[in-house]
Amino acid sequence: MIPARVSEKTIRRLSHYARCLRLARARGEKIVTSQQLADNCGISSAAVRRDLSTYGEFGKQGSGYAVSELLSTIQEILGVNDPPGVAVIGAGNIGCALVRSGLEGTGGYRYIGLFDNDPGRIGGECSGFAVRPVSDLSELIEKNEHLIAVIAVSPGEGQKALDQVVSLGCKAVLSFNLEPLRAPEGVDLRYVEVSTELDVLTHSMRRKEGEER
Amino acid sequence: MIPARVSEKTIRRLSHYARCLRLARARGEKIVTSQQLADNCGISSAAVRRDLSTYGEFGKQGSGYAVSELLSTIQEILGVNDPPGVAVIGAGNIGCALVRSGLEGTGGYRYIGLFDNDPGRIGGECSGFAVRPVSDLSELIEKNEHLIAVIAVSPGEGQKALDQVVSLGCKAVLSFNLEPLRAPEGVDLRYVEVSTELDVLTHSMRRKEGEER
DNA sequence: CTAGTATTGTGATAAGTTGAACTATCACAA
DNA sequence: TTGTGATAGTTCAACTTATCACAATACTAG
Repeated sequence: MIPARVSEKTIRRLSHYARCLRLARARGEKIVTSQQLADNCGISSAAVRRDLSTYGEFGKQGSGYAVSELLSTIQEILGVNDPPGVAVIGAGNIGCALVRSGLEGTGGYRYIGLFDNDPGRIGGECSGFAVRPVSDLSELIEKNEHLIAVIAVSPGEGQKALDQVVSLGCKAVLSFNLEPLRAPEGVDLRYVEVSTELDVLTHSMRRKEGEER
Repeated sequence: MIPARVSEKTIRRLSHYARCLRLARARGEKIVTSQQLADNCGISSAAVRRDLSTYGEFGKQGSGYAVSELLSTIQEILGVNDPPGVAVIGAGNIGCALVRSGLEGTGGYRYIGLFDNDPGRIGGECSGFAVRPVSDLSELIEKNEHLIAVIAVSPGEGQKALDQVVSLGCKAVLSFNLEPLRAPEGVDLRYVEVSTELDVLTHSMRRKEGEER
């Protein structure tokens, strides 16, 4: 039932479907079609069906997919029915804003702590989270073996923060820092790249300008 | 010299190369090889060479690429030598944090304003930017014909904000909001999806756990 | 019960991406 | 000047991903 390997793109789309399904459930909808999911995600209905049929046959021909059933199936596939905790490293602008914004609508993730190495920040507080030294993460990693570290530290400090959380046993990292980081084998590292998104948007705009002539 | 169409993946990689080149330049390096760029970006050196050779021949065989020359070429390709201004819609946690963090290291982007529709927030201030009503964007769009709107408004308000900036003439939008948005043809819409990144990381962790057995 | 309609799941196909190997060119030193 | 090592640029095949079209199936109305 679970195929050997699925591309990251497919996983991302499953995450999008899950998000749409949560919204549909909140609106009280019981059934959703591949076409509706496709419209919401900006892709074709065939792509949606292909993604879902990779894992089994969840739909009913003629009507569609049962919202809550499909949602829990997708969450099962993603492994997010019991989501890992999220620790924020860096109690600066972005780190605090993330903690304050919370993780509602993400499907169960929750912040489990806010950490920093700056003595001037440790002991502070943000949205109910005390700012603790990064070394305190070790306790949390012992308790919640699996957690995700979100790195949002000062420019240039990213590698140091990454090395530290890795040495404490963290295996999954999401970096908001701009600099390219190096993680050892076995550690999953992803980036939120505002800079690159801006570049892609700019490139697209410039191309359109050129075409107009 | 400029090929008809280049995939978004290639553009993203060019953006990464540009970032690495800025760092190399800051370190005083004059020459960089495809292998070095590849190591920094986590891809193969052949991929780097193919990406660059798509647009011309910039390297010197036997030595490598001239850092500053390659950087300005890539910036030219991306169209970011004179980058568009960036307007932030939503003076909440994320919006203010973005403005406070600034855009250093991104290669010249700059924030040109902070906007909100909540009367309780308008008139406030954040890191030197007055919080202005979103309708004020129209002046800025007249002056800077091209700008990028970053949407970071309250959950559920994303579509309204998008519709408004589009009606004011904005053609490029980066949304931090979770909900799927609809943009008319001709408007470029991208997302920063923390939720999806967390899902991808979680899925990857769960798969590794499974493999261990 | 039957005909018609809507929707899924999938085989076939097209398009795109990546990887590896090869060739051409350059720098440097003897 | 010439030989050697290093690195860019190119080509082709394998692999991956996306798209299309259609058969199979279920629902619905009369």
